[in-house]
Amino acid sequence: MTLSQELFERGLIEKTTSEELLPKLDQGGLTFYVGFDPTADSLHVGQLAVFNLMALLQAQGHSPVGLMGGATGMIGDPGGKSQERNLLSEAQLQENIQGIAAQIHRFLAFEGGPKARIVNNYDWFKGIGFISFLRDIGKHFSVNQMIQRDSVKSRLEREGAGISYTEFSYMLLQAYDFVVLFQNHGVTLQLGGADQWGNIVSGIDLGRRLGTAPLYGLTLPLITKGDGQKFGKSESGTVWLSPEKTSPYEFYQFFLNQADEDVVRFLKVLTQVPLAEIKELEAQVLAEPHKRAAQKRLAEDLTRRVHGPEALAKVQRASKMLFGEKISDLDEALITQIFKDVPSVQLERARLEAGLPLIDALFEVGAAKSKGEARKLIQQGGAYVNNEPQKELEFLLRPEHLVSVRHLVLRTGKKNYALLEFS
RNA sequence: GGGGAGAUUCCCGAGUGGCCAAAGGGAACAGACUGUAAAUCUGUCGGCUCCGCCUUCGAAGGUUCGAAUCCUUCUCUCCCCA
Repeated sequence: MTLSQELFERGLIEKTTSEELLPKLDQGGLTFYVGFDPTADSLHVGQLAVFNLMALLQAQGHSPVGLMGGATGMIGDPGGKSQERNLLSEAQLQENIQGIAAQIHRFLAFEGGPKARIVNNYDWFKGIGFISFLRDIGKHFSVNQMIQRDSVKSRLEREGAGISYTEFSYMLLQAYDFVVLFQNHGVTLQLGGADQWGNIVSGIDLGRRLGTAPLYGLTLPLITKGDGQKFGKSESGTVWLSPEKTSPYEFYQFFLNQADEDVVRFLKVLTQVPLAEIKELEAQVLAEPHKRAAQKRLAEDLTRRVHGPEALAKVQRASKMLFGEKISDLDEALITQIFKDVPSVQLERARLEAGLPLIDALFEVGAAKSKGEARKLIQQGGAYVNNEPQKELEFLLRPEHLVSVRHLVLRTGKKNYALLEFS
């Protein structure tokens, strides 16, 4: 199977700007780029598909360029936003760029062969004067066409929102990026999400007017979930790649809990698990869904890739412990690892010795929003001490309930853990 | 500028003097079932020192034994006409 066939098979190609691109993809040797907007100091799982595509292309002998939008990040892409964006400070942008660049390093090879590079468009925009930009670049854009763009149109039609001249200019900047990257690095292909089509085409047009070699674009489909909800959000919000923002444990659980109807598609788009193996997993989902072999494969693969094999081993151990039986006899090191990401609270040891009401403990650790709620949880059988249900309203926690020298594990519901630490 | 409608507990939305912490639905949270899923069913869903008390119905005052409900002023939203 050729690379382009595989990419279609995996659902990584929504459309390309030209058929000519496909044989070039199969051949290798292109230099391509993807732009990243530094709106946060981390990327999120929604962007994993692009990474995967970049890695697949690199494996085929293409050279990836990750473009950090140091300049464009100061402006903001009008697409997809209903409102004018808040401008970020320069220091914040710097920090975000560094965070994102570090994450890209986990997915691509920066040494040997067709090595990956990271560039920042601030480097070329900072030296350009307004006049020369208008004369050399702005000249090639028709406002008539620009206002036809959906991203602009929707903002113009929306009452009260409007669009600033600044954001309106965004597409010129992105188009210019493509041309500069061609001139400086020989980039001839731009990848992006389905929403980037317009911006990519702008770059290609500009290239043609300025006499570059033919440029190409390829967009990825939007990742959707079977139930129509947006992919990439969990109850606790966006699932990030950075372990500081989303713990490896949550990250792993997020993928483990994907619906049967989505999991096969996600395996294809987000991982490099061979298609033959995915086919087998698909059969298993149908035959024995309760084993969730496909979800496990997905969660393992991505956790290993994003957080590393050690982190994977830890979260797997943690998952076993958290969804297992009664918790007892843990050593300090293990308990802090497993419960690192769980809310915890430090309490006086004397309170435990005196007998600490379970109601107070649930409230203080934040497992219940009020004591009344804690009371109801216990009455309904939704409160657990060391994974054992505790229905006695007046229950007092005592030193004998400790599972380690100074910890005690509370749980509400199926999987909301909280750790009490006594000093 | 003129006329009309409205602002209720996370959201939608009933309630027009006591039976109102306020119907119903949604969301959320627990329990059962299960596959750490979906669907379904059950329960909870302002706070507390919880058979009682306290704080809520846009804001501030007032009438009343008693107000989300009546009166006054204010703030905001929506609709129609010019």
